[in-house]
Amino acid sequence: MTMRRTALKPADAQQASIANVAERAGVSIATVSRVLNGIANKASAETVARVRQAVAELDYRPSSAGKSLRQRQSRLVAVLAANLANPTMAAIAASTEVALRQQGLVMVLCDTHDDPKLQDEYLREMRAQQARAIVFLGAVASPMLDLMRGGPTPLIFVNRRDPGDPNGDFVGIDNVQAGRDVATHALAHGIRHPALIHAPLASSATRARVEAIVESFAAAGHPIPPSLVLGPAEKEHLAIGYAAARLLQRDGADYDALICTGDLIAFGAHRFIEESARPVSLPIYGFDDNPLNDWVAPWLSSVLIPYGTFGQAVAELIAEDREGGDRERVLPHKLVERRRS
Amino acid sequence: MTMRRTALKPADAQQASIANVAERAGVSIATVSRVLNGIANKASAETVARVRQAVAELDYRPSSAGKSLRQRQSRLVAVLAANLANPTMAAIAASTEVALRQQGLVMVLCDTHDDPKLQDEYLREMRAQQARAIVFLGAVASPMLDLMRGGPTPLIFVNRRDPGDPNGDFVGIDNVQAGRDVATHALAHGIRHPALIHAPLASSATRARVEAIVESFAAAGHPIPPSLVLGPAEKEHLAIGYAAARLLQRDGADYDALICTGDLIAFGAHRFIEESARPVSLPIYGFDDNPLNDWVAPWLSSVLIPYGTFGQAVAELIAEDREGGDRERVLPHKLVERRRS
DNA sequence: GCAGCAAGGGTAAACGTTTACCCTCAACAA
DNA sequence: TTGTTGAGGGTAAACGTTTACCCTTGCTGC
Repeated sequence: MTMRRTALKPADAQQASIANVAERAGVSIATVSRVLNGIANKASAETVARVRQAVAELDYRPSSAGKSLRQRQSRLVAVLAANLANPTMAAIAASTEVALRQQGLVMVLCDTHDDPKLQDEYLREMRAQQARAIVFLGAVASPMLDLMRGGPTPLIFVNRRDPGDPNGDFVGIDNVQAGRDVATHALAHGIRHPALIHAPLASSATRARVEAIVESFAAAGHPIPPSLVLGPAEKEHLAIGYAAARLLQRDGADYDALICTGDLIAFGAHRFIEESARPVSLPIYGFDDNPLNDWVAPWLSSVLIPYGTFGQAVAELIAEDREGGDRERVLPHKLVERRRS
Repeated sequence: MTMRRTALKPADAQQASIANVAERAGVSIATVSRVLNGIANKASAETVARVRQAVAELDYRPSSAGKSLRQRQSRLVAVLAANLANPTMAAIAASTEVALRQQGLVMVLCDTHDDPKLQDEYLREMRAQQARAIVFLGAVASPMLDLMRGGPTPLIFVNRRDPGDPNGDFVGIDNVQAGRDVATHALAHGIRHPALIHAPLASSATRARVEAIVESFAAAGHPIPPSLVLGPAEKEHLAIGYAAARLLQRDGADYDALICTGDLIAFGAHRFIEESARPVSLPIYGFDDNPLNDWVAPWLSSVLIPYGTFGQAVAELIAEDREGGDRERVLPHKLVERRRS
């Protein structure tokens, strides 16, 4: 426990710094930095070799703090999810993390609970962290968001578009087409008056799906009566589905299928039906197609959204030198049919 | 686009620095720092007020980079999860994030895929980030882990204990007691020869559960024959359950209940049974009791693990001045009975 | 009258990087 | 000979904090 720390000594259990590497390689700090950052024409092959060896021997890694301070930018990418308990968000987060890592970036995951206050709190924190980019998994309108839009930090919106600017960077599927696909499939299978259960229409994705479905049925000559379009004001998707199914039963509604704007909503509705005195068996449609569906919901036809590839798209948008704004990555979807039970 | 940047000017769209605050409040940088860090007896009430006002006006937040560099420690807490797609891990991560935030810490979530190489990669990265602590959601043995154990960074193991040191900091339930609870409940309900499906025994949690169940049945005079204890070498819990159920059918095994060491395993087994020609209805037990169970698995009795409170426990361990190692937080569990269908 | 102390606050070093700028040397052209 | 150029590499400033150390002032106790 003696007080030895002579500035350039190899450092006991400490993490090696660039100075240690420089000393060991017999060059200046600047040279080490240049070698590590691949600045050409600034070091002979021999010097490069010496530096690399010193780095390996000391198991050196540049300090993030030092780097961030100097370049006024960190390697952190914030992912602000509206609800981490939602398996969909978790899936996107997981794929994003992998893709970011390949670029040497680090994902910071936050749960905004769809709360503007909390979202702002995180945005402030991430500004203090000098985050490289901010990814929204279900953004909500908020003052800080307005303030940061147009700022230097790239803002990327996944699934749900920027509530304040429909042209912001976006990764997701073509929700209008997906809605049409579901309607087309249902119509082709003889469905004529489905009930439509949707999440809050604040989300651009939900809105697009609902509109496309309603319009498709109307265009086919089978308009969906407003009484069959439900969006109970519950907080969770599961509860929304459950409540809607109960409403339908209470009103003695007549419908020949259930179309839900999300799988979890479908789970909720299905649960109510199963619990009811005389469970009926009718086609149920959802969106997302969580991997768990094959195991727990073989009764659910769902639009498969390739969440596993979302991360790659997000990472690409971050890496690009975003020349002229307005970028979007529209990924392919596919309706997966399941109808046993 | 003129090149104005006179060191202390209010900074255009830039984030305000402590120097800006000091200038605005008419005090030195040191004073601002002391006020913000609550150092007593170093500023008059009036000065404190002026500083706070300047902070508010500039919407100032200390730069994480500057802080980290100076104090050789960041506010990042790494959470290394074995598998983010597992809803259980996601639930723990979500609660941890909330608890950490209350302490002004930031969670960094990583997915190690149960791979020692990847876990080491993350450990290295987090050392470079000077992480405040590292939380393992399912740790696996690895060289870097051995190296960091005993180092200055607190290592906290959740659910699964440190594979290299059973006395490391731990948050989880009493798995032995949980296993006994399941066995007791099953025995009390007339179950005499259950099949036991388990995940890889590398996990201390799984091992404890399996042993407790086997011993309990043996003690009750109804030993479980080895042929009814299965642990197929699949990668995913779902696949393990599915494969095990198939094995049982193939061998024409005789069992009156299914006990699985995880809910997802139960999902897999249940799926196989449902798909089979003549689905049988028999009690199924699991562990975890994911919130989704109420909605998608009303047939599953499961040990409810209070994942929502895990985060708080983790945060407490991090905050504590861990005087004398060997700390653990054993949280209460409860068997939730479901047996419709 | 003065030593001692506490309150209040400023100065400057240090943390680990990156990079603008400078220097030297050799090669080469005029 | 004298410039010019390019490679190779060192010096030092700057990024935003925290904190050890110093200084001044007013008060207390003797």
